[in-house]
Amino acid sequence: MTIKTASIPILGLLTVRPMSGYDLKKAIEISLNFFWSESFGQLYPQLKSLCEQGLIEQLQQDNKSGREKKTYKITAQGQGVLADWILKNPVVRPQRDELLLKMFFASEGDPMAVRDHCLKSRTEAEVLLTRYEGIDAGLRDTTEDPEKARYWRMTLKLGISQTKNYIQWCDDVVKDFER
Amino acid sequence: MTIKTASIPILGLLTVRPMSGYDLKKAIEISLNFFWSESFGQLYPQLKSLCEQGLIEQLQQDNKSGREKKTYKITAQGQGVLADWILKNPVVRPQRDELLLKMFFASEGDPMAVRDHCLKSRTEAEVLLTRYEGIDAGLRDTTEDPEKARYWRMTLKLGISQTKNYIQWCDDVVKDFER
DNA sequence: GTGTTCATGTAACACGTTACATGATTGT
DNA sequence: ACAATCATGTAACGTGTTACATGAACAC
Repeated sequence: MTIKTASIPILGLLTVRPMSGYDLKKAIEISLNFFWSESFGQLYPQLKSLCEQGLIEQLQQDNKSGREKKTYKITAQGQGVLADWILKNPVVRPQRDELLLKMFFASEGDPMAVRDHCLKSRTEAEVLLTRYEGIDAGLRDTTEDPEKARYWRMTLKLGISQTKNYIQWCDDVVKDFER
Repeated sequence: MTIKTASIPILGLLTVRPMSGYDLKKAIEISLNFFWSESFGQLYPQLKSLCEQGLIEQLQQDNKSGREKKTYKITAQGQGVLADWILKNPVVRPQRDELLLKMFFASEGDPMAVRDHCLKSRTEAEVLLTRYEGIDAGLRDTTEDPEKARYWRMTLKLGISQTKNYIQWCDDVVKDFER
């Protein structure tokens, strides 16, 4: 039984602190947003399966409140599996970008509509950029776990520069349309 | 029956010239490589389905050779569907990048292995960059279909700048590791 | 004569999302 | 009171890849 890539974010984030499925979803959305995503439909069955494999385990729940909440922590075995996975060559996954596809075939439809798609996407990119820069600023001053912060900032650096480059491209596209 | 996104590259590329399934696969690999990909397992059933819907049709085959080869062309109806699809808001698909995931969790394993993954990926990016620039140069001097070439070059422009940015980031990462 | 490219197609599998079902807690 | 958020989980669906099956033509 080989480890599924979808469970890596779970193992990885549980090295930061014990978390519930719901927490993990949030953490993935906030921290891995630039290059990863996962849905509840995958997360919860994964947690179950990782428990069965002994890679994570459920904490004694602090059920002072009747609210059901399962908190998991990573096991030593889980840490080993994560370290092994990092060694393996990364699988390159096909990228699929509908906006670019619309751009590529713009002449077969209404090019001005494609320009508008671009503008909308540019706005979303601006929001992301602001968020990434905020996270990066927060990480710059972190004293706890500077080793983790180091690598987090490396991925953020790519996110920031790619997003800036993308915004610049959108501007160029819009300018080009003004001819 | 709504149109599947997977069939858009087929419709789009058939506006350039009639092609077979095999030709289309090649064309997708060469021209849409930066932002799209499709496997035979999806391509052939799609061709069948598009024929049934009347969006493409099979040409009279020139069976001088006994070699079986089916060439398709886009219909007026197909062109309409393509134009309609371009108008719709693009669906943003989640990106998944294993290298970035390894980078993010590098401190939980062997960071030097991640550096090596980066270097390898950098080499592949260099190859792509050279290819993109070659295609762009070829398109610059194209006299036929300048309207198509215009949009093709726009997508290429993003591909080139994103790839350059990525290579720069790889270099920064490697430099950072030398500390 | 051997390997590569051309060429089409199917079936099984893996992956991932969406929608649904359920209900407590918190903020306004 | 009402909405939003917290919280877990399943089932159905859709999408996409891999492996397999088959064979001709061409280059060396």
